[in-house]
Amino acid sequence: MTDPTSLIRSCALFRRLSEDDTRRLAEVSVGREYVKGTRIFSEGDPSSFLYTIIKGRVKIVKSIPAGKELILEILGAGDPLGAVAAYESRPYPASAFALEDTTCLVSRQAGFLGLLETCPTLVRGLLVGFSFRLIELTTRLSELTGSRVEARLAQLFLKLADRLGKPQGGGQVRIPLSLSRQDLADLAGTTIETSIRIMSRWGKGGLVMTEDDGFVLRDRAALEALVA
Amino acid sequence: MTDPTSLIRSCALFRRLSEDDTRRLAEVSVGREYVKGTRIFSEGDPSSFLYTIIKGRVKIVKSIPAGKELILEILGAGDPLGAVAAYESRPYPASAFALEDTTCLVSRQAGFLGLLETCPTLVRGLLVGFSFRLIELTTRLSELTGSRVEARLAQLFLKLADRLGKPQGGGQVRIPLSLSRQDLADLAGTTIETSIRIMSRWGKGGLVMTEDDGFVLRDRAALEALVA
DNA sequence: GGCCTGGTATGACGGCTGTCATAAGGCCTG
DNA sequence: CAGGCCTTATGACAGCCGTCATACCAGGCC
Repeated sequence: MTDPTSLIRSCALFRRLSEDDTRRLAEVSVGREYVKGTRIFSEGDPSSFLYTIIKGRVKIVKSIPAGKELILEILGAGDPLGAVAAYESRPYPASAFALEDTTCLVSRQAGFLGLLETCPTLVRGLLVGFSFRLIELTTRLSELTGSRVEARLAQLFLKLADRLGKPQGGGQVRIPLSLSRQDLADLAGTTIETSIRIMSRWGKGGLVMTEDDGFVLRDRAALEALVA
Repeated sequence: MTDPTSLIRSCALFRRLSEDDTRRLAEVSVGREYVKGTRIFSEGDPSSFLYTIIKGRVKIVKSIPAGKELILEILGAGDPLGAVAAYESRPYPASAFALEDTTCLVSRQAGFLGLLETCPTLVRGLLVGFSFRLIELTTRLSELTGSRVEARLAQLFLKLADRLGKPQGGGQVRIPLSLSRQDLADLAGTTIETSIRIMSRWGKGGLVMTEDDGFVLRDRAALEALVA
């Protein structure tokens, strides 16, 4: 199942490629699998490849002063990764790690660039992806500044619930994504101690329960009240 | 001097357009001037126009909970503005205000979109601009989280010095950009009181002096030490 | 001059949160 | 089972910084 052609056909970004372009993309691409926790690329590496997530989830991490890390985004199937490689030959601005076992389509930068010249559909897809990413980062910037940590964490869980939550009955929502306390801290821009403290308090208060393979929101209204 | 055609020719993004495309762009564009302090567009407005800064400086502002504001970026001549309008019909994710008297080329979204179809040069310029903006936002995210306010402000001044500072002799650098204490607070993601306090301390310590039309960095090394 | 407005400056205070330290539990290895 | 390592948990404490209050100064207006 790491055959490039079938991976390409399964991906929304490339679905509208012509028969011919699909073949050419397959020629400059390989499928690759990453086990949970593996690094896909590192901040500062030359951007030689463009990745497209086929299956799994990936966190985009940027290191900040004092040895700390900040998770910029969590991406899933269909999202392009390291798209800066598509047009600019700059180093990756952040690192990427597999949060789960993940499959990516890995395309050589040079080949992909050539494909863009002849394929407006692909260019349009990239532009739309970029706009979307810009808007995402913009809102994330505003979420991460100013307010209290507890508000940021609450906002984070509400966003996760919207994006990949599954209703459970009784107003509960399951978030099938396993994140460590450290991951939560890196997402909210705080320390692991603070994230542990808040999650511990929420667990006792019945707001959010931590399970082996994700979280359960038991009191969405309480979280929404905390965001304010 | 608000004649579209001459404005277009003076802009790097459009310089390589063909004679024909220049004419077509001029047809869907007008030049427009904004006096210092004016709003150019507002967060949430439908993105009907794409702006290109010809002269002056613009701050991109996003409002965050509790009535506060965060300055995402400060853009200058040549930078595209509201580029989300180019491809997506989403509302602007942030507002734009003229920091100085500013001239923009204002292009209708529909017309610009049509131009993109036939003009790969323009598309390439947009993609490069998007990548650059993404990287910018990415580093800004990491700068704004975690560290102390004083470190963020120091980092901000160093970046401004790199981008538009003019050496003055004696190791001093002039930053010819007038920003209020409130602007500084919005840039650093803090309150006006804190930014006033720090600037006041820096002024007495001889690190950064505030002048009518900008700032003077008198001790760059001290600022660099603060960033850590 | 008197008054108002907007930007700048400074002090007091309280609380969130980062830092340091300690501990308990799970898992793997020897 | 002992020991090491990682994650989660909890307490103590200091300090940065947000909030509130007050004051000063310049400019515009009547």
